[in-house]
Amino acid sequence: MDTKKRSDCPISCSLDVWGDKWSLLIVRDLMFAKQCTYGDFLKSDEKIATNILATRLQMLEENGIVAKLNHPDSKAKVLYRLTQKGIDLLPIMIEINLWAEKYFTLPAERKALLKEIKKNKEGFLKARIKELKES
Amino acid sequence: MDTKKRSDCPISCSLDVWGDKWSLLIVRDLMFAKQCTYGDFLKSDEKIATNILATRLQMLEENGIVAKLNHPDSKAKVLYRLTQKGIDLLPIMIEINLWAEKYFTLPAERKALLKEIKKNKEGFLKARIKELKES
DNA sequence: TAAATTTGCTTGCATTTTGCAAGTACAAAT
DNA sequence: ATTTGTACTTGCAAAATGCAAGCAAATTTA
Repeated sequence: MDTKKRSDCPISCSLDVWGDKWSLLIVRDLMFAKQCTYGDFLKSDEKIATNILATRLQMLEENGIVAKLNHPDSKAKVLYRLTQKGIDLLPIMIEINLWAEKYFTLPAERKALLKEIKKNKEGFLKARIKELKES
Repeated sequence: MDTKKRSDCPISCSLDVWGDKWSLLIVRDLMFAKQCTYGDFLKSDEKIATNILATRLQMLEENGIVAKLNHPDSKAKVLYRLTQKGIDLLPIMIEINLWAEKYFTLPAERKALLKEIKKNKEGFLKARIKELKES
């Protein structure tokens, strides 16, 4: 897949992996839901096209950000989860949320969550990481 | 320009503005250099194409992230700088660097900077914001 | 147990974005 | 007066995106 590296800059290398319009939305879904099926991603508000979703999931898996797991209930279903590398994107995600809060009008529920985050950023982070790691 | 919003999610809204492969590299250049000419951006390692650069700068300006200033020495030159909204992307940029440090091999100089950042994140942030604000 | 449905994709094709090379307009230097 | 520098624009080929339809295996329903 997209394997060429534009430079050695950490920002550039990171963008080469997840710097498109969709990857971080997939990661976001997994940070909220902890685990998602293929269909769950398709249901998100942004309405990602199914071929794009398949490509992105493959890319994120190749890059060790998400992992595919067997669904306990059915062989027809697949579970996607964040790896440690994916979970480590949480601080970036939080900062994006905080930036967006300053410059966009957010849904009330998200505002509430951000209030909680700002109250105790480190605490929130640690708690969320723990939850995402639990099997 | 790209003015449609995919959803009300802060992550999605943010990506709609600067979530492409190039915008954050432009912002990065301005965070390091404080101000850049059009030519300065073209000189960066990643070798952005000139038409893409023009489009991105316009987009970033329309979205209030960068501002165009007159160059003190010449009418032929233009200076680009970060606005407050652009400067506020610094925490995101720092977190991306910290993530990348964990998962990529970085150039030695960048590693040194990151060491400094980790020693005192808040202090670094404040100092850098102050520098970027100075005229 | 056969048929219908769910699930996770793949395929084909039109539209959009990107990337490269060349060109242009205005300012400044020679 | 001519050449050079600076900031773009334009044209076109290649790649990525987006939409709709198709498909195979697993599961549910009749």
